[in-house]
Amino acid sequence: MFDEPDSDPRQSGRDPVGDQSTGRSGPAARPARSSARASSAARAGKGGEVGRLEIRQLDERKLSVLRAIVQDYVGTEEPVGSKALVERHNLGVSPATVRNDMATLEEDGYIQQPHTSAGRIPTDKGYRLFVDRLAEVKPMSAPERRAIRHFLDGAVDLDDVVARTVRLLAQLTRQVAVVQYPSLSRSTVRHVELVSLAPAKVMLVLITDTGRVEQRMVDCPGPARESTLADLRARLNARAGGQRFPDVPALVDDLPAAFEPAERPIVSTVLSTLFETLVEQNEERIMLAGTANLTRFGHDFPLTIQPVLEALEEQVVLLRLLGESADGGMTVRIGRENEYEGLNSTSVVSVGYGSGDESVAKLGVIGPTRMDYPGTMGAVRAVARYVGQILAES
Amino acid sequence: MFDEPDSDPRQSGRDPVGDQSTGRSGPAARPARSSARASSAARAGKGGEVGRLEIRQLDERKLSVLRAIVQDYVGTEEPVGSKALVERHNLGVSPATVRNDMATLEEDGYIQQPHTSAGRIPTDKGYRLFVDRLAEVKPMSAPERRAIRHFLDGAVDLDDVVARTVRLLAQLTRQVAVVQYPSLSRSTVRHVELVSLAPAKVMLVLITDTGRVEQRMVDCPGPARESTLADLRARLNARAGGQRFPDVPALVDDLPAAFEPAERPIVSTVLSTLFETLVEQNEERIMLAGTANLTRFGHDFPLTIQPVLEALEEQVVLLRLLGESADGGMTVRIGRENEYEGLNSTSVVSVGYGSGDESVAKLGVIGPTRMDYPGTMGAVRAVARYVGQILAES
DNA sequence: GCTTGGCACTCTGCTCTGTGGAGTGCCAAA
DNA sequence: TTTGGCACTCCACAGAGCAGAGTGCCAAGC
Repeated sequence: MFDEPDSDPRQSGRDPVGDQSTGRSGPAARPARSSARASSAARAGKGGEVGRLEIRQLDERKLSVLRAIVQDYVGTEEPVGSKALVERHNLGVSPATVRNDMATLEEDGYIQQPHTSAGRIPTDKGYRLFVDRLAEVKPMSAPERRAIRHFLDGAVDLDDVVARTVRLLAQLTRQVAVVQYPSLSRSTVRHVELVSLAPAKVMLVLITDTGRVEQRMVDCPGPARESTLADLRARLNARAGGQRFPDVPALVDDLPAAFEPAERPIVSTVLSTLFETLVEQNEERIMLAGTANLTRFGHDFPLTIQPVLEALEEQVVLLRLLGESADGGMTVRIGRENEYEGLNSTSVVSVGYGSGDESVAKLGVIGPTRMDYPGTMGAVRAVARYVGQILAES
Repeated sequence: MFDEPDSDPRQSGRDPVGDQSTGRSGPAARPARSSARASSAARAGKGGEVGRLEIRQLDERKLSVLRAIVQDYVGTEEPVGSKALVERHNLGVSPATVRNDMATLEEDGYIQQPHTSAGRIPTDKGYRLFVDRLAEVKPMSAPERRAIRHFLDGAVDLDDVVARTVRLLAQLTRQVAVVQYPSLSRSTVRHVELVSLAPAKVMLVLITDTGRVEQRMVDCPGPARESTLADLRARLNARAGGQRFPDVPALVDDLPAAFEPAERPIVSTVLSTLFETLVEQNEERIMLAGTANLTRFGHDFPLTIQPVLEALEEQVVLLRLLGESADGGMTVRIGRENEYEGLNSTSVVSVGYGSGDESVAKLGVIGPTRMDYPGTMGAVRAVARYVGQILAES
C-alpha cells in the first residue's frame, strides 16, 4: 500500500538538517527571553550582516570540532576533551590545535566547560548550530520502516492510530513522545448526528474527515420532536458537510428561521452547543508515551525530571510546545528556546502531520538537549509521514 | 445538590479501616508468590485458627508501638528508633521496653532493620496489619469536601469528569492517581446510532448510560440503503436499549432474519462489528495524573521510579491493578502483594465508583508503600462518592 | 601565521581513614 | 515484666591524599 515514503526523492533523508524541512526552525524559533542574550547573535547572523564576521571566524575545521564534540557528548554523556577527540575522529591535527579551536568556540558561546580543567560540552547555541548546519537527518533504515508500517497498520480507529503512533515514536527515539489528535479547527465536517436520548435531551455527535468523533450533550429548553431533529439534521449536513470547522457557524446560523417559531428555541440551543464544540480549543487532545525514558535523563536526577513531568501533565503547555512551531516543516526547539521554564534543559522536535498535503496536527518528541538530533528528527519525520498516509486511507 | 456524602452515617469516616469498606482487602488480596511466605500467616490468621496464636502474642502495647512506628516512618521517611518513639508518643514505658517489643515485632516480621543498629521500618506485613487493624480512615475535612465538589462540578462531559477526577485525586493525595472510564461491560445501552458516511461505509456509535461514547467504522460488503439502516437502527434500539452490554448479542443476533436476503450481509456486518465493540476488553480506557509526584518517592531514585513509570504506561497492568480488587469495597494492596514486579515497593489504594449502587469502574491511587494510608483512603473514598453522584445526575 | 610538543597547573572523583552519634542487644536488678 | 546501664555495631560525614584528565600558555617549527 505505502512503500517507504522516505525514499521519496524530494524529501530524501540526504538533505542537510538545516535545509528545506527544517530551515525555519532557526529563525522561526523565537528567542526566549532568557536565552535572547546568548543566542541572538547567531540567529541574527543567519544571512545578516552582523553574523558574517562570526561565520567567517568559524572555518571548516572549527565546525568539524564542534560537530565532533556534539556527537561524542551525545554518545558518552561526558564532557569531551581534546585528546579523546582527535583519537576518535581523524581530524588530522594535534590535540593542541583542537584546544585552540575549542577556546575560540567557547569564546563564541558554542561550548562550555562545566568547570575549569574539564572537557567541553555544547551549549544550546552549539546544538543550534549543529542542527542548522552541521548535521543531516538520519533516514530510517529499511527494517525500521518495516517496523513502523507493521506497527501502525491494523489500527482499528482514530484512538488506536494515535495510541500506536505515540508508543511507536517513544520506542524509536527512546524519549518522550507526544501526539496531538487531529485538531478540529483544521478538519472538515463529515457528518453531524443528532440523537434524542430523552424528551429534552439530545446528544450532538460530530464526525470529522479524520475520523475523530466529538460528542456533546444538549439540554433543550423543551421536548424536541423527532421530526424537528430529523429536519435539522438534514439541513445541518447539507450545509456543513465537507466544510471546515471554523466556517460552519456562518453557514448555518440562519437555520432557526427555517423552522416554526415553536421549534426555534430548540434549534438555537442545538446550534449554540454546536458552535461551542467547534471553537472549544481545550478540546484539543494529546497523547503521551515514554515517560519512563525520562529516567535516562541525567545524573542530577530528581531536580531535572520533576519539572519535566509537571510540564508533561499540562495539556496547555504541551499544546503550545507543539502548536507554536511553524506549519508543516520540522521544528527543533533547543533548551532555553523553550518558553516553559521546566523544559529549559530539554529539546523538542516536532512536525506536522496530515491526511493530505495539509497538516492537521502535530507530533513530536521531548528529550534532553543532549539528544541524537539526526536520529530523532529522522524518526519523527518518518512516523509523521506514515501516520499521514494511514489517515488519508481511512 | 449533593451535600457532603461523607457525613452519611452508614459509611461515616469513623469506621475503622479494617471494617466494612475494606474488610475484604486482607483476605481478598491474593498473596503474591514472592510474599506468600512472609505474610500468609497473618492473613490466614484473620479469624482463622493458626493466626490466633500470633495475634495473642501482640498485646495492645506492641500494637501501639507498631502503629507509632508506621506513623513516624511515614512522616519522617527515616528509620525510627526506640528513644525517639517514646519521646514523640507517650507510651508510658521506657525505651528499653520498646526495644523488647520491637524485637518481638521484628521476629514476627512486622518491622525490619535496614542494617544492624539502625532504627526500624515497617515491612509490607506491618503495613498490612496497620491498615487492617490499627488505623482509621481519615475523613475529609469540610473545606476539602467543598474543594472536591467545586472542582468536579461544572464538568461538561464524561471526558471532562474523568479528567477532573484524576487530577483532583492526584492533588489531594499528592500521589499518582488512576481513574478508569466507566466500563462498557457493566454499562447499559442508551442508544445505538448508525451513520452512513459513504455508500459502503457506516459509522456505528454506541452511547452508554454513563455518557460514554464509543464509535467504530463499519466497512460494508456493499452499499447500504438508508432505509435499511433506519430499520436496523430502530430495531437495535428497541431490543438493546436499556440492556447491559454483555446481554446485547443474545438479544439481537436473530435480527438479520427480519431483513430481505439482499440486505442481510450488511446487517450481519454491522452486528458483528457491534459485538466486537461490546466485548473488546482493550477498549477499557484509563486516565492518569500526578506522575510528577513520583519524584518524592525516595532517595534511591532512578531505580525505584523507572519500573513504576513503565508500569504506568501499560494500560493492561493498570487495569489489572484496579480490576482485580473485590467489587465495591476499598482495596489496599501493599508492596509485594502487587503482582507486577515493578510495583513491588508501591501500594495501591482503589475503590469502585458508580452512578447508582453498582460500581461501573474503579479509581485509585498509587504511591510508595510508605504512604499515609488513612489520609489516602479517605481521599479516594470521598472522591469516588462524589464522582458517583455526578455520574448519576447527568 | 598556523601548528605543534612540552610543561605547569587546576580541578574532579575516588579511596581511605577517623570520628561522632544513633541505635541496638543483653544483662542484672527492681 | 520492666528498667537502667553498658558494650558494641554500623552508618554518615568530613578530611586527606592521590591519580587522572584536561586545560592554557609558551616557545619552537613548518
